[in-house]
Amino acid sequence: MQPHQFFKLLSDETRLRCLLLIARHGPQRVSDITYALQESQPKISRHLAQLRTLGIFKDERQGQWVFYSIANNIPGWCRKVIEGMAVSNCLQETYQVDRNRLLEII
Amino acid sequence: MQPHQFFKLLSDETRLRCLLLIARHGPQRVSDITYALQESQPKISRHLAQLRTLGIFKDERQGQWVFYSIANNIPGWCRKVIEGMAVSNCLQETYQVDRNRLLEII
DNA sequence: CTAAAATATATGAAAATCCATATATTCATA
DNA sequence: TATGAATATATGGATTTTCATATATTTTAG
Repeated sequence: MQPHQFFKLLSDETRLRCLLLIARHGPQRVSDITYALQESQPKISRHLAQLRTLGIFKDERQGQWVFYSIANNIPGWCRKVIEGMAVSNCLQETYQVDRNRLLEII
Repeated sequence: MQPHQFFKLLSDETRLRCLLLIARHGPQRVSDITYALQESQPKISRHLAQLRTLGIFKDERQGQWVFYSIANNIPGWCRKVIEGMAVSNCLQETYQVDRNRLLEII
C-alpha cells in the first residue's frame, strides 16, 4: 500500500472515527459502530468495506453479526500512525463521544 | 487542525512528495520543487498553498523567489507522522527520484 | 420440523458533492 | 521587460451519501 492511499483512508472523518474506535476498543459489530457514530448503516458498511479492501481491517462473521477489527499484517508504519494518534492529544471531543456511546452498549 | 484534515493533505501524492522533499532537505523554492517533481508550476503552487493554508508550511519571499518550509509550530502529532514516514521503509522509488533531481540543482 | 417474521449486513443505482488539473492570465520583483 | 509565483475559470472525474432492496442468519409461530 502506498502512503498516500493509506492517508486517504484516514482523510474521511467517518473512517477515522471507525478506525479509532476499533483501535481502542478492539473488534466491533457493524451495528455497534453504527450506533456509536450515529450514522446510517449503509454509510458505515461502505466505509468499513473500504478499510477492509485496502487491508487495514479484516471482518469475521459470527452468527448474524459481522465483526471488524484491525488486520494483523498491516505495515509497521501504518500501525505506528494509528497508535500514535491514540496516545496523542490531537483527538477532539467527537471521538470521546463515540467512545462513550460505544461503552453504553458493549 | 483536525486529524482528518491533516491526513487529507497527505492523501494527495503531489502534496506528499512536496512535504517529504522539504522535510528532508529543508526550505525550498517553488521553482526547484517544480523541477524536482516534474510537474507544472500552477499545480505545485496550488498544492503548496493548501499546505500553507492549513498551517503545515510557511512561505517566505526572498527577492524573486518564494521559499516554502515546514511551519515551526505544527502540532507534535503531525510532526511525528511526518518524521515517522521519513525513517520508515514505506517510501517508494518516486520519492527517491524526486530527491535526486533536487540534489542536481541545489 | 417448517414457514414466516425479524434482525444484521451488503450492495445497486442515482444524486450530490468535492477535487485535481489544464490553460490562460495576472501579479510581483528585479 | 523577463522571471517567478499566484490565481481565475472551466472541466472531467472521483467520492460520498442516500434509498431501496438483496442476502444471510436467527427467532418465532404453527
